[in-house]
Amino acid sequence: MNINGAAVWDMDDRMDAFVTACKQNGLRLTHQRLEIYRELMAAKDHPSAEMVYTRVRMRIPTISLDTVYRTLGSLEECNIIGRVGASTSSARFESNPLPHDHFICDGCGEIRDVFASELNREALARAVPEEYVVRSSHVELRGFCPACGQGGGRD
Amino acid sequence: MNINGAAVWDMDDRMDAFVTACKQNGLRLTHQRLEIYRELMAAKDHPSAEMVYTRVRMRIPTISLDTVYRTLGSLEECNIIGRVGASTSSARFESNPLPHDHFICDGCGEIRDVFASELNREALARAVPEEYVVRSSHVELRGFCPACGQGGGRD
DNA sequence: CTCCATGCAAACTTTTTGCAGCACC
DNA sequence: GGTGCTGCAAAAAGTTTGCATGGAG
Repeated sequence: MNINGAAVWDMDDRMDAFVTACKQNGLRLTHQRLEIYRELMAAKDHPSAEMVYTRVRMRIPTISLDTVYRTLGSLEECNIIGRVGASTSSARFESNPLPHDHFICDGCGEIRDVFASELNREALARAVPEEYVVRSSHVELRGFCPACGQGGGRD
Repeated sequence: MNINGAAVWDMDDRMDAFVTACKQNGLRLTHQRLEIYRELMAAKDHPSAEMVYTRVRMRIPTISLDTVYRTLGSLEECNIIGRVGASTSSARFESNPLPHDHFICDGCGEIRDVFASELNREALARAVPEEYVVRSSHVELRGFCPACGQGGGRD
């Protein structure tokens, strides 16, 4: 049982789970790492590395931005934290300006247009509280294309 | 009627529509702009600015990368072309590593966790051909949060 | 002819990396 | 005490911007 086990925890329990998860992944429990995670856990706004840096610096004034980047990277790699959206290095363009969705192959990186929006629109609207106005939706599917197959891509 | 009018066109028709769309948006029909669009239209791989640059340079060896960036930016702004995923300047992190979805407010930029995945999984799988293996899905909803309201954000 | 778009270069932002010293295990 | 982590600095990658020239309308 790891950190992915439950939906809502109190902070202390989640810190305990974090410690366990770090140990399981061979990550040392440094002061910086603990504070970075604590700050991310307390944040409700999906902060950027820079935002985490600014906040953690209030507790550890000597921390450096590259440590924040490195730590967030390690934790993401171990699936202890997540990242909003895909981690695309550069912007990708397409001539089709109509709203549609994408399938991205984890093997070869191929991006394929798909049209899932219509299928989901009703369900999607129900996913947020009524007070929210949903204007558009974009679905990003990930998996393997026929060429890469189930085990084709290394991962 | 603009470029958004039909689903499948042949290249010449789409170029015609592109010319019309440019005129409607007050964009001049420069050699570079035409070739950039032609290349993006011919591409099936959702290329990056750099990729477009490399390809267009085969026809226009003197074109510069910043022109490609500027052109793609203009065309996107006029909704003549699209961009894969959100145009996020920096990576955003979250302590929740479980698969879930996001609602992003176009007014204030707030990112809110939502859980639409379960609702859509079956429909999503049907959105791609059978030979494709879907391993994960991420839905990005956009609209307005209660604070920003329908007309709260400018857009 | 006027003004937008281009090309060049340089700046800027975000993220990554090399290296020496320090801290965790 | 060994190894990974940190901090510093510098570099890399992606993108944007100022300015003078050139081409579209």
